[in-house]
Amino acid sequence: MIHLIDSRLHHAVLDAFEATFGKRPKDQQIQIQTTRPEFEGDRTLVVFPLAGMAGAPPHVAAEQLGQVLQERCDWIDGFGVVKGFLNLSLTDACWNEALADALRTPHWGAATPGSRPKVMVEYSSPNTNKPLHLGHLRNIFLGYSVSRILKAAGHDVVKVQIINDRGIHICKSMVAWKAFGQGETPTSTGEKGDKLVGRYYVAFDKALKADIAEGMARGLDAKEAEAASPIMQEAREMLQKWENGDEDVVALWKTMNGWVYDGFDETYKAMGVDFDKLYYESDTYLLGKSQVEEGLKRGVFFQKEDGSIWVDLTEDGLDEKLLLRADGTAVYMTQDIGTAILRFADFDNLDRQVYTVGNEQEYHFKVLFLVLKRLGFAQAESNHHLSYGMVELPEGKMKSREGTVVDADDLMKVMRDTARSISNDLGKVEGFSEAEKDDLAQMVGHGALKYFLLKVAPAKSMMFDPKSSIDFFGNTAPFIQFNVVRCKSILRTTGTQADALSWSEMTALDDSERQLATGVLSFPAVVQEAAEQYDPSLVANHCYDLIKSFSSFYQDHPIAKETNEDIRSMRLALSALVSTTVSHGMAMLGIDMPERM
RNA sequence: GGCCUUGUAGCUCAACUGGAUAGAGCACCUCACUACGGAUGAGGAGGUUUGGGGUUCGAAUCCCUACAGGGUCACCA
Repeated sequence: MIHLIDSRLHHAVLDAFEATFGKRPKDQQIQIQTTRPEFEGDRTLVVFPLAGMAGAPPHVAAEQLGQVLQERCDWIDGFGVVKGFLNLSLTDACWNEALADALRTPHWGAATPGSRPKVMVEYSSPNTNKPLHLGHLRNIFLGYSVSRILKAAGHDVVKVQIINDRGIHICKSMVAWKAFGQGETPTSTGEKGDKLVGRYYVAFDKALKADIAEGMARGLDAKEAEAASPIMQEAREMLQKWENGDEDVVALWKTMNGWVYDGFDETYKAMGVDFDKLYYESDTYLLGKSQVEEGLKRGVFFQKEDGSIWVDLTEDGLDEKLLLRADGTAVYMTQDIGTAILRFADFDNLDRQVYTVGNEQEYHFKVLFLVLKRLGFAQAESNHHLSYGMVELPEGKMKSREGTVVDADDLMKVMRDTARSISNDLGKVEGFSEAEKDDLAQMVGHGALKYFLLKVAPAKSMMFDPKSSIDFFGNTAPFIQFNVVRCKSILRTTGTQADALSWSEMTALDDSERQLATGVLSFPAVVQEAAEQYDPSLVANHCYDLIKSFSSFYQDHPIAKETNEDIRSMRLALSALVSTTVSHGMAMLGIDMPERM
């Protein structure tokens, strides 16, 4: 779908068909696509779906339609028929008009803000017992990017995160810190808070393993040995104290979580992402409990003899699912019910919530949405689980206990350092201040990383080979950035004001110029599609295709040096459009474009 | 075992949701070259789209089936 032209063409085809064959096709039957380069023409109408209604073989109907369209539309100056494909050539005036319109449009690619309903996007959902890793990076970049795409598509967007700050796993690092920490703090060690706490989580695991080994040596099986482990018992006791509001435990919990939040903030800042509002499970699980009990009273849920509360989803093809334990304590689902309801209460007119969570939780979200619906939240129908595949390493899944995690901070640093040394080697940063070099290394290095993670369709699991995955050449952010910089450089040196450019309507566009125009003009439709599919990879790949065309165009088309004034203006306009289109697209991926590199 | 999901060039990914001769990048081999910024461009080679059936004007895409990976079916989160 290219802006202005295709909608115009769509209607022209409907009218021409009706005039020729006496019937009006449905919108669905009109398929317009870009003409393949090996054929003459710009836009192609696929006539096969219309042949039946026309009562003629596809190539005959195509021929007739072509004739009529050419007669009726002064902006179509030729056509060709290949089998059931009608290839239409558009006039230069038609292209120039569409380009001029795009040039006048502010925020090219974005729909009117607020023209679509308000949506909430959740991403990140970290635990407060360990640092962020590569999997979180995919999650966070994906959620952040989707929120920007939704915004560009005209939605109001609220970005939130849920923080998993309670439960036995949190107590583990607290117990270990008390046992082995000797009062260490991030200030005393100079360590990032999340890293410090994570270290004690690992220490707990190590101590637990030792206890289990010792227990098994006494003849217990693995489960019994874990139950008998002294350090495990401590953790359980601490959880009980926490739930009972024990002052010391709560104080320690606040302190250690505070360290982690400081660490996370640093990482989020480096990533270039932010949130509008934070939710904590410690704040929402009680609401979840009361909602479940309420649901039980209303007969939506049922209770077993032991007192546990369940929902029966067999009608929906699922199983019975536990919502509250017999002892009245909350499970994962309880919390999520509470969180969801709280959010609907916090933001009235919220059309839906989008949860960016790994695909291993698909079943969980199916259940959650059904439960919400039964509780009477109609919005839950349009809720969406933005599910994404695992990031796999060559040696398999990441496992924190086996030390095969790729740490988020470390990876970002490697990316910055690599970008920096490449810039240095190429002699690109002479005359840059240290601060400018840092900025550039961050834009390029982090850009490469974000692009790498976002160019793959979310549903797919992806391979990350630390040794060779991340590249700075080819289909990468640095390649895109480089070409945008080149583009900007031309506009800068010519002093071009894009909105002041004018050239003749009759200026002829050659094949590569039309290709650029097509890429620019189809961008708004790509953004809409990406929003509907929650898929940033569509935007990423579109930006790459467009900039690649530009790079090729640049090679053998003079722009600033062109002597024909009309052609020069048209090429400058195209360059400006490519530059802003790609910059907008990349911004939707959270990737910045430098001025020089 | 039930359900979900994936399988495309040596590797990492596309393919406008059923359209024309399945496209890119990396790696490999040619060629262009003091370029309006070479972090470049042009070309070559590389495919029975996991196998087998089916649906139709037309299938990587839809259906059936077999095979292979991943996930899930927790009073973990």
